[in-house]
Amino acid sequence: MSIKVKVGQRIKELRNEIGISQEALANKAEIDRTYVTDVENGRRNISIENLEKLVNALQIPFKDFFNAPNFNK
Amino acid sequence: MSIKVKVGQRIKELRNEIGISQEALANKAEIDRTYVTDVENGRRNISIENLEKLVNALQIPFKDFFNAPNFNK
DNA sequence: TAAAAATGACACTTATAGTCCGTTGACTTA
DNA sequence: TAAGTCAACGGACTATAAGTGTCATTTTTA
Repeated sequence: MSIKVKVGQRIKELRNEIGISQEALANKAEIDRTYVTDVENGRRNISIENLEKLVNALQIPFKDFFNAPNFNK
Repeated sequence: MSIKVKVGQRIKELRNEIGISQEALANKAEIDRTYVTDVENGRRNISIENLEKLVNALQIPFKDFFNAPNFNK
């Protein structure tokens, strides 16, 4: 599985835990709504700055974001 | 400090631990030497795919890459 | 102390990241 | 039957990352 897909799945997972919509997350992170859709579906090679925005909006440290089964196998 | 600078410092730190040159790391990661220089000096907003290449070349899991003082304060 | 190796700085082209506007279909609630 | 929310997707566009070349500077080693 590509890193893009792994990142997307992790974002979706965390977003669902919080219980907010893609649009709400996009607004919190100050990035485009359609871009969040693409990222979650593994279609975007996101930059570190935008990943930081999403990670912050999801209120999780980077190291915890990447501490998930997907990233360790 | 920006995420770009933090990432750059972390890469440099890990590269020095391994004891290889920027050029050797660049070759392992299959990216350009001057690009590695720019990343280490915080001048590039690196994508997740290129970061993955470097993290793999540094032989460290993502979660450990981000488990450093810089990223947690 | 000269040569070699390593790093830095930066401009440039091209590839693509990221935005904006809109549509569709599934699902929910009134 | 709407009317609303939400996710997925497309097309056109703008902003910027990727990738590379070149020269300068610093650091290392003989």
